[in-house]
Amino acid sequence: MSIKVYDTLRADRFEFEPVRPGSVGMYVCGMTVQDKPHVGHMRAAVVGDVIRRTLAYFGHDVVFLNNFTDVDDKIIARGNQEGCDYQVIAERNMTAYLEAVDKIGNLRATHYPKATEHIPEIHELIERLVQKDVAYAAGGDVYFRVKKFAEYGKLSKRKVDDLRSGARIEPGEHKESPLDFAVWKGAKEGEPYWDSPWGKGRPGWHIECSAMAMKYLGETFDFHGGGLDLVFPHHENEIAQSEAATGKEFVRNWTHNGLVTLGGEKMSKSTQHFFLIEDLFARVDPATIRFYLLSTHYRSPIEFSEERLGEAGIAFGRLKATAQALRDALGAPPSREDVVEPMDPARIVDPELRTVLGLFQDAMRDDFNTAKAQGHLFELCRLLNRFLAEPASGAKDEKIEEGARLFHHLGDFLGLELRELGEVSVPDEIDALARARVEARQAKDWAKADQIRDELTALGWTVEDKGKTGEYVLKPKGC
RNA sequence: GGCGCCAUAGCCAAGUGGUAAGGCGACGGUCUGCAAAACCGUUAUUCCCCGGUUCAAAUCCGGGUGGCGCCUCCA
Repeated sequence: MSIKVYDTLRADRFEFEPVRPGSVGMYVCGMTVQDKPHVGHMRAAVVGDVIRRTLAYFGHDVVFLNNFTDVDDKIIARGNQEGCDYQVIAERNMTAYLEAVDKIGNLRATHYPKATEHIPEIHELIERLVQKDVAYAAGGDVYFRVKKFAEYGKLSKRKVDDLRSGARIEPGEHKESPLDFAVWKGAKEGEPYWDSPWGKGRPGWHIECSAMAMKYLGETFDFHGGGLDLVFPHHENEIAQSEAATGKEFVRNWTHNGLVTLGGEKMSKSTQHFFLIEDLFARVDPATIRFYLLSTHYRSPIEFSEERLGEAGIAFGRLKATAQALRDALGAPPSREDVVEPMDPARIVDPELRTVLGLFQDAMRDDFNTAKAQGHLFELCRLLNRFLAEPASGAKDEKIEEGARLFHHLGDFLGLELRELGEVSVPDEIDALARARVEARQAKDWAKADQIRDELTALGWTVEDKGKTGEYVLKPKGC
């Protein structure tokens, strides 16, 4: 089953071919843990997760890395500010990230490598660069010599001459050229450090990703992802370091996700313009956030606002309502599968269901088009609701069972939680009102029944009657 | 200033040469005591503007206009 993937470097889509048959290596830049994760970090994580799931679904064995840059200037500064070790800051934020990633429904990565745990690999890589004379020690630092890498700028489509005009050497740096970047930073007084052949210091920002990716995935691997804002300089520099050291292509496919915006402007921690994920989780169901993040193609920007989130909640509620209706008809579904076994459309009996599965798979194989795939999920939703409303028959039962399997299969594919629906606990006084309304209805006291319904509405509850049976369903507002 | 991306109905959003998915909203219908939910139907003769290529363009090319991103740390 072919998968088409857009590659930032080649600026086009290509049919995916693994670098090494049998195993696919994937690396997604996680965060520099100076702060708690925000929605932008979640989007990159969710996009990476869905790409990984899609590759696995279509038969690839994926090794998925999501790194932490757990030492850098800002983490150290934050530690000083709070009067604690930088590691305390890093540890706290890594924990927050992993908790968030779990809540939003991502599968755990194969590894979450940390820069501080790969100092020997980093040294080794720097050593190779120094030996090839593409890196040089200066004033306790080690810098990458950009002019030695002829292809510098190929990822971000920039010319070295254009870059040079804006670049500057900051005070305290010892670069030969403004474009050179640090692969090792000498420690100043009071800063954490590791010993190295070039003196005490810590890794530069970009080197850890090159060293860790190569350690676990080899010198050339399949996918490297992250936010679009990492293209320059981070990923450009990774290419330069890695390819200068190995003489080989570093990454086959660069998959960059579009940025999350707030009021049309990029969400960013440097401008204090962001939603902290923990604040968002406190008021919006994480599954709804995942659903929303997947409703736009991963390479497009996505706007976060109360209005958008509210709409996503309603739309996702439609899916959940169908899940609930299926549960009512068939009982609780089996628990979700992390490793989703592909379903063969040819083995689906009902032609309409078969079409949905085929189209959904096509959408996912076409550069991970989750927005389109979700559209097909809604079509399935409509089909199922229609089946559910048909008069009882053996044929109906078979269609519903087959459709329910498909529904959960597709939900699992996207990582949407539709199997375990949160139980809505109805307060006793609310249920008492609802029961009183049933009595009024049975007595055909419509005025009283409507008055009670108004009261419930005022209390934030919607009551839905189920035909003439006297049964009802209570739903809290916004659900 | 340089480089890149984007512009589709009231809103969100798919669409990469063959005659506009899906969601929200609105309106009409079925169901209901009335609603809600669900289902059925309607809601873009047209895809920012102007040219061009083509039998055929939202999709390709050129030129505008508007927005965003990167060029410094950023998912």
